[in-house]
Amino acid sequence: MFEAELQSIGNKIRGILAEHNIPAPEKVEWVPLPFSGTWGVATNFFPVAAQEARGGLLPKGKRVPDRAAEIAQLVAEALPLPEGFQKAEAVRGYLNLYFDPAAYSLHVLQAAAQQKDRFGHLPSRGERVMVEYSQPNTHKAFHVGHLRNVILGESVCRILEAAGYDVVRANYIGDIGLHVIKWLWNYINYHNGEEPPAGQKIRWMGDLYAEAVKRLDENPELEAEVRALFARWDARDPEIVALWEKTRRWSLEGFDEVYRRLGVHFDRVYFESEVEEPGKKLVEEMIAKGIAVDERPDGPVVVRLDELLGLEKETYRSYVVLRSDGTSLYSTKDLPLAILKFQEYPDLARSIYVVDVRQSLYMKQIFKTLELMGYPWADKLYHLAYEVVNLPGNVTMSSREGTVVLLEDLMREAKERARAVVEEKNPQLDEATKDAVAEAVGMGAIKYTMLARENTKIVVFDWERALDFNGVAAPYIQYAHVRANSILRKAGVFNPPPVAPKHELHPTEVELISQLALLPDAVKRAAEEFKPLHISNQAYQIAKSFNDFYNQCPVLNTEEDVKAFRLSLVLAAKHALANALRLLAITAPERM
RNA sequence: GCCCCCGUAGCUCAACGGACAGAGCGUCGGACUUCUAAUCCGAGGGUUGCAGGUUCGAAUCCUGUCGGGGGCGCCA
Repeated sequence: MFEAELQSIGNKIRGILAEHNIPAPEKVEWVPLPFSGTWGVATNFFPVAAQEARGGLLPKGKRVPDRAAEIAQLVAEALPLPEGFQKAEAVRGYLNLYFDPAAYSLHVLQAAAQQKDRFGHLPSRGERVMVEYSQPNTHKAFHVGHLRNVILGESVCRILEAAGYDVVRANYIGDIGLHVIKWLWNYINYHNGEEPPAGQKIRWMGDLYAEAVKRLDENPELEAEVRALFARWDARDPEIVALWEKTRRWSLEGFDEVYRRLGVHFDRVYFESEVEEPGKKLVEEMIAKGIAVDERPDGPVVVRLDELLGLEKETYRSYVVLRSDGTSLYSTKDLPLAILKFQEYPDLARSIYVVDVRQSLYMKQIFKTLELMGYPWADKLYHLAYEVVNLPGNVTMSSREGTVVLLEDLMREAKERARAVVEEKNPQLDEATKDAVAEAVGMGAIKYTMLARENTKIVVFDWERALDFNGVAAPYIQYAHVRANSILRKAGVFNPPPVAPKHELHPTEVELISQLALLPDAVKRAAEEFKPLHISNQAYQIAKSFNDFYNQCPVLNTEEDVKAFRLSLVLAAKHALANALRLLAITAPERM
């Protein structure tokens, strides 16, 4: 808001400072006024005063804060009040500029009315980025730990789009590897011919995997059978390949259901199986180039990064790119995948990997290796790390151990609880609407708890907390949206035109408008830092302001002029709430 | 041994180096003949783990330290 005006005012301030032989800053920085119930922008003169002090320009005994207050006072008096502002005042070293309420509120309301479902968004940047996320393994469970990845990745994609990027959503599915071979071994020997029960695909696949691990743990001598099976896979034994294709499809169908329910889709789905052979070829090249060292048959193929870089201190260490028996590893496939991405999308400004923080070293190793191999885009790779989801008592969710909360169980429970609340709060809704509301509220609550938290903080999964619909949570924001919608519906106008207020604004109106105006900043920061947290915070602030406004300012039952203004304010709030929720991949219901 | 993350109210978490460190939950007390009370208002709650440093100014940056978690050659 008012970017150009603020820059012009900044220049005037620099002029005033120069006239008084006060060192002027390169650029005058503005922040929103921190006082609620009023609005405007502020800058301070502490750096200027400190600069004077360093230059020995301050009279002896004069302290920096006092001098800053003096300068602020001087500027406040000398500055001609620009168009669109109501007053300027100097307070303890700060210069506060208050927006003219009528002009400013009209400005915000017009922006919302014009931009609608793009309100809060930023102009196009003409840059393409890829975000790889989800990365589920077939033949394994899909649990709440994986949910954080999907939700975070999807939200980051939406935020980047809102910030003006062209986003390619990529998934990378682990459809081959030791875990798959173990599963197949268990299936062939103990479950041959069985099929997953309808609607239970993921659970059944996960159970069989946990069972396979248990069997092998109890009878380590059976590992030989698994290795033999891996060899048959490597030789592309048709029987094994056919079984792999069939069982893999069960998992993929299960994933599709999950993604549909989460509102997630992908533009490009990569499979580990499609980069396995290219990976093995690449390893041969790396050996030929001297990047990888072949210790076979007594050892694996390794990349000794610290050695290659001449680093004394342990930094990148070394990692294995191919097993001693020639079978592939995760790393065997990640290298060609990165290359393939840039072959398919040569114009990527960034290739982002949403991968949990425990793989930070591994990610650095992959990125560094690609740099050493001379790929010019290696510096565009970025690891977006997030912390894990644990169970109470610091228990890691593990498909191997079977210590997981399955996503389907969480979603079912969330919806059931939400459904019970709908029945209680709004029994007159029809069945279809109740169901839709339960879905939106239940899923929203789950997503919000995952997103309204620093990426670097561990989430401890707790049923009660994950499904708490009160306080700072998605339903609070959804409810504000519903209230806004309800007012517009009752008024019978869905696109009230923006108007300037003719009345003295109520403090809650002022606060709401201020919060609406902060949405673009939140989008900008969230995109720069890959942090949906900034959006969830702002969404909550807007909802809170709206609820305050709702409680204190009648809209329908008031004078015509006031009503016209408030209706357009309600519409702006509705757009802002819906847009913020959309960036979190949370549905904004029309009623609940 | 080397590296990364976390430490803020009883609990879960916010806070762009900037004005008085804020929310929710929980506790106690209030507000529905008025647009949906899944809401709102009030009270109470803090040596931002600790010690130094940088800065006009530090929860935020730096160093050290304590506590918790994680990673470090054939899992992904």
